[in-house]
Amino acid sequence: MPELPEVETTRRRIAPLLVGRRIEKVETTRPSYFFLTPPAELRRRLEGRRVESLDRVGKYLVAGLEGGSRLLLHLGMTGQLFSSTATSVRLLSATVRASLAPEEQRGFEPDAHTHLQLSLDGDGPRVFFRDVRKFGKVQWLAPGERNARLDRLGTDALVLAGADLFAVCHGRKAAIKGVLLDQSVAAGVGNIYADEALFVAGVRPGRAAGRVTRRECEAIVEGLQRVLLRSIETGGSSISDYVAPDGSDGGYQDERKVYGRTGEPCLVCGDPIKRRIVAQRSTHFCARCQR
DNA sequence: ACCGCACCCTGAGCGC
DNA sequence: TGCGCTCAGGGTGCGG
Repeated sequence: MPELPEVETTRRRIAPLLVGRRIEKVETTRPSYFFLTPPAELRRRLEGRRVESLDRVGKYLVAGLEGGSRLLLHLGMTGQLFSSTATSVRLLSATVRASLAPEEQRGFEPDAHTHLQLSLDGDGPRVFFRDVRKFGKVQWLAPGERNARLDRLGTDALVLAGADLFAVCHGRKAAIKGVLLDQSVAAGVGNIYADEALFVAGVRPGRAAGRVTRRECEAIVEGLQRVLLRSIETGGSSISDYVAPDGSDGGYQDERKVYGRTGEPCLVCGDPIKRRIVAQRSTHFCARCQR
């Protein structure tokens, strides 16, 4: 699931293919929940425009276009933004994978889940946006147009201060994990890194936010930023669907301490990692190391 | 103001 | 073999 490190890795590696290029052709799938801007309008708005910049805002990618308009992209749960030259088994369904010999699994062909195909000027590859579950989003914004989704976002998780988290937690009965997942508090945090940060800080995910001390909030933010930065260094986590724009896997899944390690020994104390639902999300923690 | 929950979507995995 | 069920969860919006 793409969170801040996966989105940042995607941004860094797809930017060279997009920035400075003119979008010559846009191909889409049929109108759906995925398209906040209808496909026909999207094609009309994008074709002929040059991409001037690509920024990350929380888990959103924002492409600045010639003339001041913007293209908003969100990878949702299963979104994949990649080069047309990328190959990865993660870009194929299990059925398709099984029907192909390994040597045939090269050269991605756009399928029914490839909702956006951008052809650019120059001789570079095309850029594909594929999303099986369509929780991802694409939206075109007119010059100067405000966007509620972006406006709602809080401080980027990489620059959040412990004191700010502590202030937000005051008096709240909801689980601390839920507060971390709230994009209006710390933009970019998702399920994996919330669990990892709380483990590093030694705080139980289900504890009421109002009962987390200032010192613990500082430890959570410090741990969160260490984990996020390390994940960016290793190219993000490839657990189910995430692939980098060149088709390569990330490396952080090998450094996880708790997420998805249910029943395996805690790397600090050896007790089995527990799994509970907290804040409506699957949550992993060590009951001995986290209080 | 805050909180829990339903919903959007599809594929994998599992039990029968 | 195949059907039906459950689960995965980012984000939005609603009701209490």
